[in-house]
Amino acid sequence: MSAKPRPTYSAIAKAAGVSEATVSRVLNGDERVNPERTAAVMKAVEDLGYRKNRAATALASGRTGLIAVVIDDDLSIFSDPFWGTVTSGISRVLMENHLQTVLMVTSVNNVDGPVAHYLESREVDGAIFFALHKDTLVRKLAKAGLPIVLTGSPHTDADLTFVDTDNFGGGYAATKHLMNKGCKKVAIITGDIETTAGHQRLDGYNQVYRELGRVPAKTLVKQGDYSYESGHAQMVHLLADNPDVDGVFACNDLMALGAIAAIEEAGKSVPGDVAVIGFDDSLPARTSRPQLSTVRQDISALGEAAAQLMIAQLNGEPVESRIMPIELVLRESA
Amino acid sequence: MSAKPRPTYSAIAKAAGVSEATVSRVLNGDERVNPERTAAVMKAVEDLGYRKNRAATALASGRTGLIAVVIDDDLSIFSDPFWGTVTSGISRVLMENHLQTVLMVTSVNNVDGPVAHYLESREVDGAIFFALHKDTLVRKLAKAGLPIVLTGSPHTDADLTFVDTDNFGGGYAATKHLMNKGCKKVAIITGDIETTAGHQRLDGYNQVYRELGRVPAKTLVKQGDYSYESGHAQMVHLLADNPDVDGVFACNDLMALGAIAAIEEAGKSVPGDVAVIGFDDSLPARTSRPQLSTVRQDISALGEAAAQLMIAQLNGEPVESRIMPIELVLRESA
DNA sequence: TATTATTGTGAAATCGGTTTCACGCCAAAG
DNA sequence: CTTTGGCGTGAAACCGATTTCACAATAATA
Repeated sequence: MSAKPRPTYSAIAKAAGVSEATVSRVLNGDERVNPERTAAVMKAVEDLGYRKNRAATALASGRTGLIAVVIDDDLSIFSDPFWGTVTSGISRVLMENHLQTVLMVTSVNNVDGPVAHYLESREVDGAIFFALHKDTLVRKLAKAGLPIVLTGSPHTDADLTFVDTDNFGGGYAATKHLMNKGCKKVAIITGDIETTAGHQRLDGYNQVYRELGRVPAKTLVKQGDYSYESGHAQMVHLLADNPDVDGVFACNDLMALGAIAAIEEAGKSVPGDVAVIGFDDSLPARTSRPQLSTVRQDISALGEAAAQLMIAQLNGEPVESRIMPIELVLRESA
Repeated sequence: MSAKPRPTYSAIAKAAGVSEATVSRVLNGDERVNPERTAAVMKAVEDLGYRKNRAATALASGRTGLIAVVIDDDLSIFSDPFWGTVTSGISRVLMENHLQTVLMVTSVNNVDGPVAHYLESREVDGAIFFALHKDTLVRKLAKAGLPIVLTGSPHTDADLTFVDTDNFGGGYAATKHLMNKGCKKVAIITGDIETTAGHQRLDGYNQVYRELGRVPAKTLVKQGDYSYESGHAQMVHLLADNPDVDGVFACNDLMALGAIAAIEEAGKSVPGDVAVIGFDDSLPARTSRPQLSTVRQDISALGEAAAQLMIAQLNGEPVESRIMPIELVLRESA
């Protein structure tokens, strides 16, 4: 009935007739161990059902096998499946590489908070941050040598490694489609302009106008905050300023839905009178009526890419930030 | 420029003029240390900016300070913000108690997979599982002495600790409301009946009929799978079997939206001809038109409760499973 | 053949805390 | 006045791996 203690290096060494040092070498893939001994160790490991003790490994090697995923609790984790999907992609890839994901949901801005301390004390081997407003802490940590990957472009030009959706391309594609479809007056309801993602989508929109040698009227650019309500409100303003607006690119699906509600309340039809395109291809985009045309990003892939960049950094390989492609999904609204 | 090494017990002991053993006692709240020495140690800790090394602590004490949150990748993590919210609640509470959340997204059914091994090797102090179909692994781990909390009721009567939404109460409240509103023929579109949550909601529905001395016709009970599409499809069947159905309780919002679409396609109105109630109070419930009446659960609180139960277990306190209350949110659809 | 590299291996130190154990001290009990 | 008991304390063992270092044995060089 006595729970037999888990085997340790000592047991393996004894069983295989080698020293603990050799066991360590074998288990860490040191090439220059005699093949026979290697085999003996492997067999002993197999027979005894040996597994390394993470804590001991961590203490001796300094590597914890943990990667932090830090999510700003400002983010609408609560209503947005986006982050869950990214995280899930990250976790899958890390796991395949024998790393675990430590989730931290907190206020990231605090350069001196518990998260900062936790990360500084090297209780993790690296950290993946989700889009943030201020990257002071991140830059501090990076300077201290902690491997870091951002999801979402950093504000500053600091050479931080990041993965991001092609926001510019998405804004461009959506706007271009509306133009191609014959819209004369295409408006935009932006998200939080403070974020680079928000800015880049706007840039994409502007670029289409630029290529046509036109400049969008100031009243065609309205600033929302990614909420349904703001989409609705800005659309009301839009219709007031421009009764003849016939296309709207909303910087996320939620605002697009809000906008559609406002348009229909104004007695107009979508896409008959006004065509609307959103961004994200979130669930409501598919279930709403009319079904929403939108810009899809492969969110899982975003997370996977982030994890891969982290792993590359840990291996000391050169890393290059990645921009993930988008895809225009056309449904009923445009 | 040399990065000064982090202080260790040795440094603290020297600075405070005590032994390392005493430092340990102070830092672990051992009462019977002379107050003066305690103060001296505290001061040294403060002065030197000391922080414990997690790996060393884990190795020596056997406690890792990590709690696993295991999510079955069958779950619709990808489209459902539910789990993200629960997780975020868990993480917050754990963090306040100096524990970290290790996220594992995998196939939980595998009793011999990497997750199983990971948990068995005690690389975490406890594990919180999200609703699962088979609890074989969980029971095995529990028997092995790993502190465990489930979110969602377990299938078997095994005395596993869990937190769950009041699914029965939710089903009851929704159905009751429809009846009170004057509906004569109230149908239900169930979720996955295999899950206890799905079953309990159905039980709540049946209970209302029972109390009225009635029994719902078999054709009023349709089985969906929580998807929009299944809600739509089952509603079509429902209308075919029962043209006079005037109330529908769909076991989640998504199916409710699918049902509403089907009803309107059939030329009927919501809630005029058929009243509809969903479950979850998810985002689309608020943004759809007509806005969906639904059963709200405090999802964050669910996660927080799970974390609290885990902490209680770790402290050796007696724990009791918890059923979290629901709230009926009435909007336009019923 | 003598000498220097090279290679594989094990003993032992190390990582940074926790915990056991024995000792010295002082108050209560005999 | 001695004995027993309890309490605070430090020395040292311990947790389970990794890594340095020294030392053979072998191969390469002169």
